Amino acid sequence: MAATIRDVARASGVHVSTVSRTFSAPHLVNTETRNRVLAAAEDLGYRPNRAARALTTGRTHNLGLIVADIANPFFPPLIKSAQAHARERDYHVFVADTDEDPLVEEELIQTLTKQVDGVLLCSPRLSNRAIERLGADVPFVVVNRRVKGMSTVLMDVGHGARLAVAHLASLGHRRIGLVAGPSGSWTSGEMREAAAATAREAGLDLSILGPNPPTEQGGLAAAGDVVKAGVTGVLAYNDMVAIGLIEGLYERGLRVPGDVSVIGVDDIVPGRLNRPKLTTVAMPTSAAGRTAVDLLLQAVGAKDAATPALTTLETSLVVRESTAPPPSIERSS
Amino acid sequence: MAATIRDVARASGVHVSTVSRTFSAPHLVNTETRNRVLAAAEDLGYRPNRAARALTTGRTHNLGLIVADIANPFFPPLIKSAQAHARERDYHVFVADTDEDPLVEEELIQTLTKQVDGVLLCSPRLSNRAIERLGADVPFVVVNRRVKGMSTVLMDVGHGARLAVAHLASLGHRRIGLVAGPSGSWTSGEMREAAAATAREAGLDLSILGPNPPTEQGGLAAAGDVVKAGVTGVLAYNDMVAIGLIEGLYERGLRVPGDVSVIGVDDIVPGRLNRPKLTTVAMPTSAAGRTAVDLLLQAVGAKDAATPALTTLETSLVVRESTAPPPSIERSS
DNA sequence: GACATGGCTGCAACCGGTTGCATTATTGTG
DNA sequence: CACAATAATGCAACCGGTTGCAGCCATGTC
Repeated sequence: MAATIRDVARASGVHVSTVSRTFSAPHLVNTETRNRVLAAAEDLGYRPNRAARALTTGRTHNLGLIVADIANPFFPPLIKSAQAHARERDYHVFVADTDEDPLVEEELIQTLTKQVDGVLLCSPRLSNRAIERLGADVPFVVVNRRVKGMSTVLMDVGHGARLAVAHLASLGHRRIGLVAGPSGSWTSGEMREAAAATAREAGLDLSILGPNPPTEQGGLAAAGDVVKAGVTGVLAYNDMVAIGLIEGLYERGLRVPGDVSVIGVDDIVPGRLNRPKLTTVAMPTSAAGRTAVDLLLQAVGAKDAATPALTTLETSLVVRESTAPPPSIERSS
Repeated sequence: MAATIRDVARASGVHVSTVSRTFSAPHLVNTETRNRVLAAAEDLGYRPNRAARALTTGRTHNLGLIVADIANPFFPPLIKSAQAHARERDYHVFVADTDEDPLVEEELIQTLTKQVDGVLLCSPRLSNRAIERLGADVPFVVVNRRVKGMSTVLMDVGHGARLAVAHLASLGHRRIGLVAGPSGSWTSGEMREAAAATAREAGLDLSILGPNPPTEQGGLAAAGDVVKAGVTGVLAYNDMVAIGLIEGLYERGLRVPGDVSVIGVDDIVPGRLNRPKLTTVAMPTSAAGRTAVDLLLQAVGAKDAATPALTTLETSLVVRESTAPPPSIERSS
């Protein structure tokens, strides 16, 4: 079917090894010979078979990228930047979706491992133990999770949370709430800690509400807690929760930002149609993709196990329409 | 490093071919021997190397899925269903993003071709000629485009357009507009034809507005045309255009659906926060993913070039809040 | 003129599996 | 009991490349 290296060798009257070298070590072959080989290859439409090459070299020039859910708008920018960045370095990225299922995740890792030089694990659902075990064969880089002995890319959501709380404080809010995420989430823990510290410094009253599922439903269900807590400013675990929360507040007759200000995290809400447009903590997802690829290729290139690197990326606050001064600003004390 | 078939053979005291058969043709090996081999394999953590297997069998058990833009919310459901469906059939899917660039698309196809048994091409940007040429080595299935000699999955957007126009007519609209997409788009042509036919049958006045880029910007820019045409009901090329259009109408002081009704296509707008929630033509993207995988595996299984199949999937109208009766219903004639 | 040097190419083993064929042991049949 | 059929396993070639080693030739050097 497709032309092989032997077809090219026959057509150009040289040994297969010469053809091989023409592509993988051109400087070792005479210019004239090389041109003859290249002409024959061109003629036959020959393209080296990367899989076969990988058998002997141990380098597939492929990377694996595993995400929990492609449909989550948080991931596509990361995927795109990782892919583009890898392409520039002559690597290809295979994306796989685990559908939030740890078993699928494990199976995908095992399958991918044999066909790639390294794996990028984004927001894994697997236990750290399992990840460490699976990472024995091939370099891993983990995004949004700390795993012992592995290179990691984190986004400093704590910093974003501090900015968000400070923003609420500067608008005059004194009683604020944090609609927390799932209890096991690293991100949620960071947010909680950062929000607590900032609230203390600014002399604010902070209520932790949750844990909640990281979905619109979760936000909708948390609306009651927010009302009960009597807060005027809220930081939600992520944008989906924020959206659900706003909807829930509407149902209870409260307006955003008139009665309650709401801040989300991720900056994933597209479109101009949203009312109000969401104030949110933007995550550097594109940068995370690039950085993760850099770290991974670095580990791939190293002969022995490289020392794991930790990169933390900054976040920022994007102020839009869902935050405003509280209904009546009372001068405290 | 990782255990190979020879390690397992040594550990269990049999020949490599017996180990190979234990995994690829278990009925050919004695139960007792098989158990011994499996135990040794388990012990060593052996997993067959799919790439090596592919070298002799010619079957990688991988499929390639190429999309123009993962970040376009239209694609993820398709990707997810294709992936899940393939998994059930012991195939894995590698997703690649061309970033809307035909050159990247071509390069990706060439790279993937050697590592997969078949390629799923979604909304390709390459010319039909190029696709036909590249499809010589490995089976292709094309989604959202007709390519001679290749299996195809289409979504019947014409049907959806008819439903949309009929819906506007039943609400009492007499002057309606179609905000068309890019001039080269197959989908846009289908919509135009269907809308024209339905309008004629229902005695409506139809204005074709465009072509426009398939983006929010495109919709925003088209708002002027809509006002000028004096229509009260509009079918937009897709949801992004519809969103931009609504925004543009707002800027001109018109309300949706009070003054103008707007219908989108794709049903990709998430979240409950949109005001108004968009009436839209829902596309069977999940079904398309499944169908495409079925078609592809069928072609992969066939020894000789299978006769290309064409599958057309139905669309449906989802009525939400962006459509209503026109400002003043005049009984015609 | 003998010999070392370097450039280029061929040879053959190897990567990790699969598979047609040969070999041996076992069982069934008349 | 002889012979055929069947089951289980080993042997070795092969898939499409890569690579260490050896051989050849043309130079350069003394």
